Amino acid sequence: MADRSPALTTTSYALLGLLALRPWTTYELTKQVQRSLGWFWPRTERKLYDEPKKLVAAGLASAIEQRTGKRPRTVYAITAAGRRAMRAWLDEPPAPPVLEMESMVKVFFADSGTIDQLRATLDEVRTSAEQRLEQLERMIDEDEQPGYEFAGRLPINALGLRFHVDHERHLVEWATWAQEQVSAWRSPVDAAGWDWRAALRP
Amino acid sequence: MADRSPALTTTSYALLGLLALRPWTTYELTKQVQRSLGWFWPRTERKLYDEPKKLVAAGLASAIEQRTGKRPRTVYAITAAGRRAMRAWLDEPPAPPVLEMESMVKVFFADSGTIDQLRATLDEVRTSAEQRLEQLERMIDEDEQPGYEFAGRLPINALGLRFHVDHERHLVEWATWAQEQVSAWRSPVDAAGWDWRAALRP
DNA sequence: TCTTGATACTGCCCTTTGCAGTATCTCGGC
DNA sequence: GCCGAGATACTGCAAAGGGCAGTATCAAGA
Repeated sequence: MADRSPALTTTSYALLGLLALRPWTTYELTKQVQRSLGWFWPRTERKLYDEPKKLVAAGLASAIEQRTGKRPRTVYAITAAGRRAMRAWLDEPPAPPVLEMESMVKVFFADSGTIDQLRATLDEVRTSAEQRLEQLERMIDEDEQPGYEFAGRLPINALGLRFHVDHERHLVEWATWAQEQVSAWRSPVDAAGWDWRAALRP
Repeated sequence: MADRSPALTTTSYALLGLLALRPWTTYELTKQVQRSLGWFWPRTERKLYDEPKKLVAAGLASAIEQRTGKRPRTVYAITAAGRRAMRAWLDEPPAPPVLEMESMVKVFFADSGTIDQLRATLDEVRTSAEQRLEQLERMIDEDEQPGYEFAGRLPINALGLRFHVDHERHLVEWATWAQEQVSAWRSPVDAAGWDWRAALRP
């Protein structure tokens, strides 16, 4: 019978992991995903309304239909089978990390444009990373408030947060460094004697 | 008439950028993408056979059908309109970087499993990043060989390579650090008094 | 009472992935 | 000269995922 269920994806397990913390409505899930999971497993809101149905079909979650006045809502909760599935999934080898960075495509093909276009792209990398750093700082502040809902998970959270903070810092530092390097370039292909070897063997 | 062409995506421009360097067959494009572009704009081989057709339909590339004996092949080249489109695209604001990291999902939900599962996940993060670092080192060695095809692009390449090397190093360093932190934990939710605040405000 | 924003979804089209399948060509070993 | 392995050169199909628009209802404050 499990054969008839749609195949579970990483997204399924990501949501199952959230359900392991407590029951959620789909709307709450979308907000929570944006706050936490979205940093390393970004998915559109749209998808998050379909996924829990697959979990229910596979017997890993239960759905309870409620209503606020006339407006319906569905509350999902994990089942015992769901907890077992989650534990088993943690043993499977993870897929390698994937980085998708359109700004780097623009850096890589900077020789199709001007040096000013390259500088503008690097600027954007730096400022957008700075903005995300501020968001992360605010999240850390929230975690430190007394009464934080998942206090037991703070150590685990800290491991991930530390990674993401350093990741965004790396973007800022790289863009700043790259700006300095290209400051003397005459064009994207004329680095005016700049020692690219030194950049790669620091 | 351009209205009838399928909309161009970042993937379209990424391939157009490669065509701006020189003409390629689709097969060559797939190899080249794995080597360079794949680090920051990963796409499956399958897609790379469809995409150039859209470029031709939009008038940004030309296709020349050749054959090696009975086996056909298509060589794509950029057009003048293609170079203009590429230059214009460089001015458009880039999408924010996207990181997809299944291993971090497993770290984040480590409290659904055992401390040993968490340690195994962190090990995998470190060793897989080390392997990618070796790949990058080999690429740098190749770039340094005399007669490298795109010698004029070496400075630009170096900017991107530097980013990716540091990115993989960051993964190694983070995983190593995280291993040290969890070494004394009794379970994923019992950090045995570990100071998570210190990890976030270093 | 009215507006604004939060809650709670669904439909649709397109992009992208992953995998299987189908050929042909080249080169080296025997 | 024959054979097999690996490189070259694609296509078809189903399912995952993204982006956007559209449809309601509810809660709180002016």
